Amino acid sequence: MAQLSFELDRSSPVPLYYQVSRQIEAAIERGDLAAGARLENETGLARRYGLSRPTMRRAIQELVDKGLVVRKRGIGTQVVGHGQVKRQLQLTSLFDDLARSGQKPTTKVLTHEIAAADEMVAEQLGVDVGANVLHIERLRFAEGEPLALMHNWLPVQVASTFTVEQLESGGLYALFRSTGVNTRIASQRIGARNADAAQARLLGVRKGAALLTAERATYDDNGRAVEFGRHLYRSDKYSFEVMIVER
Amino acid sequence: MAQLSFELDRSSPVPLYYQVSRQIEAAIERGDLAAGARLENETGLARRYGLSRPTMRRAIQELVDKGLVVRKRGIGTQVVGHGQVKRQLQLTSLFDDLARSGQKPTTKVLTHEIAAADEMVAEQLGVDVGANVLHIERLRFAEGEPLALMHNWLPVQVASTFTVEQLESGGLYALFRSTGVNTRIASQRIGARNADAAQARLLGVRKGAALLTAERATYDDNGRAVEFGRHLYRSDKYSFEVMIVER
DNA sequence: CAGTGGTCTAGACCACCAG
DNA sequence: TGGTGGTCTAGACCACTGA
Repeated sequence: MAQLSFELDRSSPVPLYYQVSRQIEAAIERGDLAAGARLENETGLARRYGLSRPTMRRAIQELVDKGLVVRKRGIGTQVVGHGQVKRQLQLTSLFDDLARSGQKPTTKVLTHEIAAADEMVAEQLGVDVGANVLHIERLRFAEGEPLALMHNWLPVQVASTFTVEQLESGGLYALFRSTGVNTRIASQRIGARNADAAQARLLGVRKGAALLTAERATYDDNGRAVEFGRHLYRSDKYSFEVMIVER
Repeated sequence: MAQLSFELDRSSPVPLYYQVSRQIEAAIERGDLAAGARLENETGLARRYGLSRPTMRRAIQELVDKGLVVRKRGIGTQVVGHGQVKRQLQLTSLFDDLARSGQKPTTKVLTHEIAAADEMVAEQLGVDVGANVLHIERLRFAEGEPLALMHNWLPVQVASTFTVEQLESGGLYALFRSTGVNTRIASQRIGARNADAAQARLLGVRKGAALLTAERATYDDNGRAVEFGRHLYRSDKYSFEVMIVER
């Protein structure tokens, strides 16, 4: 346990449980806490950090939710033995993901129009059939190579000010943030299909190539749907990672 | 708020926060709490249920984690307006999923052998290269139609007693449970590929058809890897659903 | 300003597990 | 039997929101 730092900044706005959680997480990633290692018990850790047990518990719960440790009553807390560390899927756009991994994303807007919501879009966005929605179609490149063909429909109240220039200079989620829309929840269905001729041409693959598909609805902190999308990804350049932690 | 039942069984082993959470969830699913509706504040709900605020908070947090409600400081808690209710991905086998939706799954074991772990399997399972692992290959049917072709590698300590008969009569996760292995965490990578001739023949699709692929590692409550799998799914019959809730 | 959720404390009792 | 995590209580103070 000597590897943990036990340094807390009580004047910081960063919650104590989060500070502790990050310190233990760092120890695991450094290998100071090896796979299978047992953590000290909750009361002991709380005492060392000068925290109450509920706060310490919450710190450890963060690690449980991330799949880094497992807890068992009567036993203790152990570090999970991941072969390769995998990051949890997060609520960021493909653009942000690519930029963070240094892949220089660019975007070309193919369609940008106000359209009437059909039945599916209306249900997904929670608007009336025929209501005005912004329909956009974008082609996303990474390092100059086409990667994804993305269709989105957005309520005009949310997206009326979105311009082609804004959509080509960054990701949709960043645009949401800059206009005061706080995305909170996304629900996706992931599947596969063969590329038709038009899709193949745009994505630079042969006709019939296997594409990864995603249908996604996103909701903001008011619980309103702010975006519905149907996307196609080149399967040779993209895949989804999902971590499931039993409740 | 009159729609909630406020009935708790304090003698039940079911946690109070869980009882409350389920009652509110039921009210949302019945439509008694409509999309966009505001819940009563935490202290008020706690008083009505005769609970402390931390317990009430935990009940609501369950709903937040499920993507059913959103909370905002200074505002309150609101019901999310989902177009169609989507279930969180759970740690169950494909077999269980099919059985629960009444699709009469069956399994044919194509391969069942002890093999030496190659580098990839060894890393994923946390065993030495060349160590003995059980390698199985299964074809899964739903309603008599082929649906998935599944390759799995399992440490012999975990799976040495697994028979072909057991593997054909149920899912892998149920087999784990019955042998005292408690699965807790699964990490998956989901992609797509074109079916080759052999895969196409087994799955009953044409060569080149788009297949959904999944690579999955599963860990038990000791944090040990108990299974690594590479699976192929017919994309016309299967897709993954993922819900992401911002932390 | 009053009201909301976010964080934190200092206890308590319990179920479960290993020795 | 002693130690572990799981649950629950009754407070407290704070940051943020809207009117």
